[in-house]
Amino acid sequence: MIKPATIKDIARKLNISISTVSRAMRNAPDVNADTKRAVMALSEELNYQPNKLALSLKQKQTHNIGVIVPNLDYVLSTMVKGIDEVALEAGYTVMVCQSNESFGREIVNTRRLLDSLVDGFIISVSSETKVFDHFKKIQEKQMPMVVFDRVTPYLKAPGVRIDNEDGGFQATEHLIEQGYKRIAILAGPKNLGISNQRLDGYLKALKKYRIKPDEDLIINCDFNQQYAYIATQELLNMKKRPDAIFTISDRMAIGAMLAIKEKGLRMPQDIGLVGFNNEPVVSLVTPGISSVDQPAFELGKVAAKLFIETVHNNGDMSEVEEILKPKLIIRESSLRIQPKNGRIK
Amino acid sequence: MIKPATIKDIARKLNISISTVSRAMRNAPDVNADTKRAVMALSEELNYQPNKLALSLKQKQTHNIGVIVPNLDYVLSTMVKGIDEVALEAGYTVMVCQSNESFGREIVNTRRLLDSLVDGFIISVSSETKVFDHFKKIQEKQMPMVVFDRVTPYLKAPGVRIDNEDGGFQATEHLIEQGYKRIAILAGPKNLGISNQRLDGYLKALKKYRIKPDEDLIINCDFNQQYAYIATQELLNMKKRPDAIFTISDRMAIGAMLAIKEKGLRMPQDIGLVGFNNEPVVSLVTPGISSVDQPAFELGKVAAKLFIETVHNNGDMSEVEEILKPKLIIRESSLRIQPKNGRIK
DNA sequence: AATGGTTCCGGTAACGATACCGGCAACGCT
DNA sequence: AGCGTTGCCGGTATCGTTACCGGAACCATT
Repeated sequence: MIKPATIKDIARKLNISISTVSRAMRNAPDVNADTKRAVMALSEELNYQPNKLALSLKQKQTHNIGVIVPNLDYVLSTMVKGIDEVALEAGYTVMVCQSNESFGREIVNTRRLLDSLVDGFIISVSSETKVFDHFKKIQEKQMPMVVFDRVTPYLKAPGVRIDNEDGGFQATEHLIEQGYKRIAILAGPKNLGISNQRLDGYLKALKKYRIKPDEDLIINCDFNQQYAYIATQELLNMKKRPDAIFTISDRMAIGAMLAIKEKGLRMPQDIGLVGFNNEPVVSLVTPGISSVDQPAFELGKVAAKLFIETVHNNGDMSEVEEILKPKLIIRESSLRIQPKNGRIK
Repeated sequence: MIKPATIKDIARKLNISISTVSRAMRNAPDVNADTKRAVMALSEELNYQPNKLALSLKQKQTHNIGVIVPNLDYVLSTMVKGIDEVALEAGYTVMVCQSNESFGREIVNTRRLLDSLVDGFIISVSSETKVFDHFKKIQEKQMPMVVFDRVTPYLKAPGVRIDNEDGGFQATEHLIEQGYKRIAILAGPKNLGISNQRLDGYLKALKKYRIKPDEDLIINCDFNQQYAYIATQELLNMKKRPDAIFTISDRMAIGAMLAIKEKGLRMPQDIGLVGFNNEPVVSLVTPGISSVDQPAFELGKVAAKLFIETVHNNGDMSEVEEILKPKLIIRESSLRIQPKNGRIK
């Protein structure tokens, strides 16, 4: 590795002191214009780049943000794109680490970044995580920390998420309006806020229409296609099988769809299906799957903005929680009453 | 931000010198066992974490790898996972930057990381990139650099990619064997190696079966669904329309599929379709789309291994190019001759 | 001629860590 | 007694940068 030019080299060549070069570089007022020009010219020639490490060490900030995500699926990578957008603008570089939904990995990643590599964190917790000590360490160091998407009450930090309850409500109400009577829900892991909130929305909708919730129709299963597939098979083998399923992610909706097709049932006639996330795939399968769309890119941007506010304000922002609105997108999988005179929006 | 404990604090409290603490910390041989224990105990108590910045500054390496990717779609994020796996094992932390297929963004990201944030790069170039000066800067600094997936001859660096030509060949030969006569190809942007290589494979297969390539059936279009959709519409409106399409990515295959369905054509009877990447989505649509699978995770791992070799060997590895084999996965979209007595594997 | 205000610049400490050199005991050996 | 060896430790320079203090040179004012 070739040695890059430093401020010292410039000083030596111009026969001036290091401090003067440093000042000239930062365009400080108390430097002679000629000197400034000479410094600039030479630094250009030597292709001088200030050493970020030395800078960070000196002023105790790195201008890096650590972003910890459980994976990089469609939704999260869109959110990360949003974070990136705003962060770059504000002069931050983001370091993305995926924990692969693994608790251990999450800890390792956090610890690594914590070692003076970043100024703070933007976090979406892994589905496996039930203990938050590694994140609390961040707070002990009084580093800025923002949570997004998967927000948890166990972490007192500013956050941004979508209105999951509303999303769950929209999905469920829509199914009810379509005349479905026995609506099952594939909720995610119990320890995840987004699971419970979407479940709450489901329950709220049932309540509004005076439908008594049936315990057997509420399934907590892992956040993936395979589990959803199996869970759906079990649902469909029940004596009184459900006539609609709401899954709290599209991955799970796909799993459910496969089980439904295998069973020879038709959507939406025999059974209705609504997913969550509105990933591109749901519009490509047949029938298209209704899904609750969330403003992922926007959410990422808000997360980064919150982070930057936290840095600047430095006041306690832990009470701040921004909530964005999701919106149900209706497709064939759940539409059995053709809309007339605008009853279905 | 609370001030973390440093080596100095420990030295002061124990009334010994900084150097001794430093040695004790690194478990050097010439430190008294008692002293060592005392240091360890106190560092535990103070929750001492060595400052990575200071370390990096001193020994001129960061143990970070900059990973530059055009996006984080299914394939690339799988590859990144592979990189992560190996890098973590070897004590490196990866910094992922997505360029969003934008040339300018790629430059900004590279420059940022270049400022002493990383020890080297693992790169997949953006589809927009036609000039490689920003990457050459990396080489001028004699930093390790590995290219992966999207390898380009303009960059003399060790790399790993799949055998794109073979992939293109497999796809095309399969279509020919299925009796398709006019096979079109949606190739990607002309400046991208993977486009041309897959195109070469296509041409090679045609040649093997003595089919004269038709210029009108070779379309260079951008790497996305929308362009592929439009290009396919045009193809299908030709007087002598093709009876099969090979797209060099699944995104494009989806675009093509939409155009085909809209036109009312049936797959595989009226028209055959083969994509590339074997993303999960292709098995979910109806009909399932045949696609060339690539070992993405493995490829990421190899990229990281190459990087680490480059660091250690320090010899010129620019001639090294690992090539992994892709494998066509056949689905309904291209299968109109039912396999019998094993003719189709 | 002494004073004061600018303008410009240099020296030095500091950030947190390591590497190198050298020094002081204690010990064993001739 | 004198010597070298060994075990253990401290001092200091260094990485590249900035912050702070102080000082020289110059001009203008009283």
